[in-house]
Amino acid sequence: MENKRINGNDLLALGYKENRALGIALKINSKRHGLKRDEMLQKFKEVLADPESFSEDAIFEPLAKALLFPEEKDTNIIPLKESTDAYAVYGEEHIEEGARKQMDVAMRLPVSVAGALMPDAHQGYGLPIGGVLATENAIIPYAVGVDIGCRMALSIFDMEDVALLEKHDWLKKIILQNTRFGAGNGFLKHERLDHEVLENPLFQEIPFISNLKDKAWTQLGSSGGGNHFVEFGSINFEQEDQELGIPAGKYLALLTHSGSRGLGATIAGHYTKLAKELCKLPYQAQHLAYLGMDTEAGQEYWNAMNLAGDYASACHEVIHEKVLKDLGVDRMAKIENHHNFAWKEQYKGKELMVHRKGATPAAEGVLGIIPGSMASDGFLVRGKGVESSINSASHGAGRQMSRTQAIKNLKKQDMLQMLNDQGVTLIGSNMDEAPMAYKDIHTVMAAQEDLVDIVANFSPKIVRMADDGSRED
DNA sequence: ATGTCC
Repeated sequence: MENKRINGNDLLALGYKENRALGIALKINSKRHGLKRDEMLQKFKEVLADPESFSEDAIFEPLAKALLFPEEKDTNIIPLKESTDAYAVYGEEHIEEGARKQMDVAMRLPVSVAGALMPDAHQGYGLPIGGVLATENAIIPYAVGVDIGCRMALSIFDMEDVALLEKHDWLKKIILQNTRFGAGNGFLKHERLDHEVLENPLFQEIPFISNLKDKAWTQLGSSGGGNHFVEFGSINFEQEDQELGIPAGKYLALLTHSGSRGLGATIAGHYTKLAKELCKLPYQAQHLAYLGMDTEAGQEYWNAMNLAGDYASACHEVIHEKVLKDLGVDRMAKIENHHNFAWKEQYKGKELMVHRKGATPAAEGVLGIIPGSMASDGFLVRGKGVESSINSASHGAGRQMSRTQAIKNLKKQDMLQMLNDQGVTLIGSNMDEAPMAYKDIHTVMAAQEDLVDIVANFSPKIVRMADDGSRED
């Protein structure tokens, strides 16, 4: 506890207010400056009590100035709208207040036209996870998110699901051999595969992206960490789906969830920083800095975001092709959909930029995959195209416990029991991804029955996630 | 989410 990072609450406890000075204090704190936690807290206390004596301090001068001249307005700051139109909230009774407040702020951006909150919404950075925001002629890097183009991909094989029992060990081995997990991890040089996404001209045109090409190659087909997974499971079609050409039955399927790895994360960081320099917003909205679509920076982000999306797609493709080859059976269908992205879409007759941060596109007839947890069903769905949701649905069950809460409160024995009850083999993972840390997927699906039709149920049976042991520092 | 902020 001694080394716990100083956060906003610590500063509020010292008497700081939710304003510009708080933001500056946190920024100073993040650089540490060789001060221990207690020393830093003491300094913050002293600056607050007597900002004047710090007005020429090498470290605390900006904080002292913000405290001395709180009302001094940067004339470049773009004001928020006083009021906005209402926005639709699905499953409101299960959504924390923090997510609502973030969405309220996002709606007040001068470029915002419409918004919606999905039933798995929870507090994020900038726009909440599960937030949908439609803007005019502007794109917001942090409304896309850090893991640009993160997605779900589902392959349905021409093999009965009984294989999950009868060929369990073989399937487990196929996952182990063809997937790589963990932050920073990828494939060894001799294991790397080529892919046309690496030929994208942005790898030549933009220097910082060019520097990422080798890592992108190494990480192609890897899954990363957090809530990402690769799993075999049983998909159950209660009735034939004519569009997919799949008869009623239970089949072996592969479901993957991952994103654009280091490439996307670095692109997100680069353009968020640029947006914050070019677009100064009031304190509570600063993470929602936007880039005009008619500006060079906006166009560059749009292109880089699309590259990250294509790369994320290529990562899934590599995994699915390897598994398909090892299985040696036919694939009946492959479905893929992404979240953490921005799309140019028509809304009420106008072209808008629709940001879906942890939300699934659900225009009429569009297929999507909404996973539950490692021990509960996920769903193959077909969108209904509801305008008030901005053609969207949730991207999963959503957390009901933060990672820290889950690690602190949940018992491993309970998780193992749950996995055992459901007949799930788990490779890797950690308590922060325990099924109990997530909302009940059935409640979430009920809250969005107006938004999507369920096509089939997917039950995970052999699940691989990142092993948390790889990052102990 | 990501191998730890220019």
